[in-house]
Amino acid sequence: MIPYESALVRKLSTFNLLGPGELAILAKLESRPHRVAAGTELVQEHQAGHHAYIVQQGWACAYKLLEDGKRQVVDFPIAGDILGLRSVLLRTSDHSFAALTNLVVAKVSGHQLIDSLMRLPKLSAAILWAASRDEAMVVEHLVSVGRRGALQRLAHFLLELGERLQLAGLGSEDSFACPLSQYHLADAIGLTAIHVNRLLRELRDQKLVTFRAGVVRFHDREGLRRLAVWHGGYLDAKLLPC
Amino acid sequence: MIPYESALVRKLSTFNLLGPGELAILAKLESRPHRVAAGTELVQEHQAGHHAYIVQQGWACAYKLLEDGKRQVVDFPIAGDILGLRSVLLRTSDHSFAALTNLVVAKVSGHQLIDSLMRLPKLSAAILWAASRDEAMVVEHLVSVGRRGALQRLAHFLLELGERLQLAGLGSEDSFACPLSQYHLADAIGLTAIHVNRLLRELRDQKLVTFRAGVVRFHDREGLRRLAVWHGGYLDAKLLPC
DNA sequence: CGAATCGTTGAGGTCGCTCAATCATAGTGG
DNA sequence: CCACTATGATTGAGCGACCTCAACGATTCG
Repeated sequence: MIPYESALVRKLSTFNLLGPGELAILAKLESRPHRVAAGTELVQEHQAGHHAYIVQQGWACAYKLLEDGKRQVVDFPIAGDILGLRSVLLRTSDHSFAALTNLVVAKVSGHQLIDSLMRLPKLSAAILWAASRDEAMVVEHLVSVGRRGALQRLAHFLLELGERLQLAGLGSEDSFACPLSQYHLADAIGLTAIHVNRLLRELRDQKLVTFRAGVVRFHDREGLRRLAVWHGGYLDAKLLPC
Repeated sequence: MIPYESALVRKLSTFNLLGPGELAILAKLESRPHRVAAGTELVQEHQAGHHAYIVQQGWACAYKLLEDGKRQVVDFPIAGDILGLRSVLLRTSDHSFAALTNLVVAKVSGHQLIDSLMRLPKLSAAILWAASRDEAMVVEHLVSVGRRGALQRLAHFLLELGERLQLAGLGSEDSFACPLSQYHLADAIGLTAIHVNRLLRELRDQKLVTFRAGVVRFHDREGLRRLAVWHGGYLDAKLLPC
């Protein structure tokens, strides 16, 4: 069996905060991978959050359901992301998590996690950095949904996704594999799947991106950036040197 | 001079994580209050984030401006909130902060803050908890803007604000002082000020809330909760006991 | 082959926006 | 004290972006 190259470690290594102690703990936390079938719910809203999950492979979906059946997707966690960190810190989960594809995750108990953080302040800082990055993404989504037009919003979303995947080593300069349906996209950017369909067609007609058969392909990333008025930088921000 | 009763300490004291060491550091961080005049910009977007600010008195506004002049408000920080924590952790600020009213803040350098966190893991945990609570609020806003109708959205926003202020000791069961204009409300919930005006009238006509002369008054908080389909709990969530 | 899921397209409706006034209040300088 | 200005609240009329409802086609899977 090939030893797992931790995507989380890779992500957190962006800055040299991880010493041997931190690496050892992370390795221990990630040592027992679980397989989760696509479609499984990992955490339900309002459930007591006794566990977090480190994603090692596959795509997940963090979302909130409303009483009338509407859904808002908050994030699509991928390899290297931590699911349910907030559920552990606050006592109950404020939203649900499902496996979007087949998933490999490491299950971490809340106590174990908090324990590790208390013991290793540098790990704490690294995790706080990761959480801040996540929050920056949520803020960006809020701006999108609140103040950007539909087409711009979709363009922005696809760019962000591409950027994230590329940083995680899961996408190239001009394309990436994407298991999302148009319903997923719609629930992420606050639109109807039907409308998303028309917008994707528009982007295709403008020869900017295509999304077909599970592959997003950028044909004119620069033009797409112009359309989305893209200001990257919130994804690969470094930690303040200390 | 009356010694300042720290709102931040009050907030973080919800759980018994703060020992004498943590309290001493916090007192030191907050020992030099600055006055900031209403309207002043504290941090500009894309500015290098070398400082954070602990709000001791007054209201601030965290927002993001778009190229076409649109604005999305992310949060209205009040006493006990930390401004620009993310700007310090990531290296640059992903949005701007302005003083909405006259403000009293403690200015904390990034290094000083990170230093304190490294030295006191329990403080780290407490701050991480506070950051998680903030993120939960942003997520709730995202859900609102993405998937709730305008009236429900406004109702939800007013309820949340009331709850927050009450927890901070700045509001009563049935009213609170609120320096926000209808433009602020609009930019917070992703609507037009004009439309917000009509919605406020609607809420007034339904005898649920009034917002007049800087005071929000709940006339039927229960009814308002029903309208907003309010599920509180993300504001006063406790930390997982450890 | 039937069932389920997802994508695609059309027609019509509506929620919230845009544009354009009017009014109230407070502050400012002459 | 009175223009004069600036900010915020309020209301009306018309419009358009996005939604709803309703099909139908394509693909996958048991």
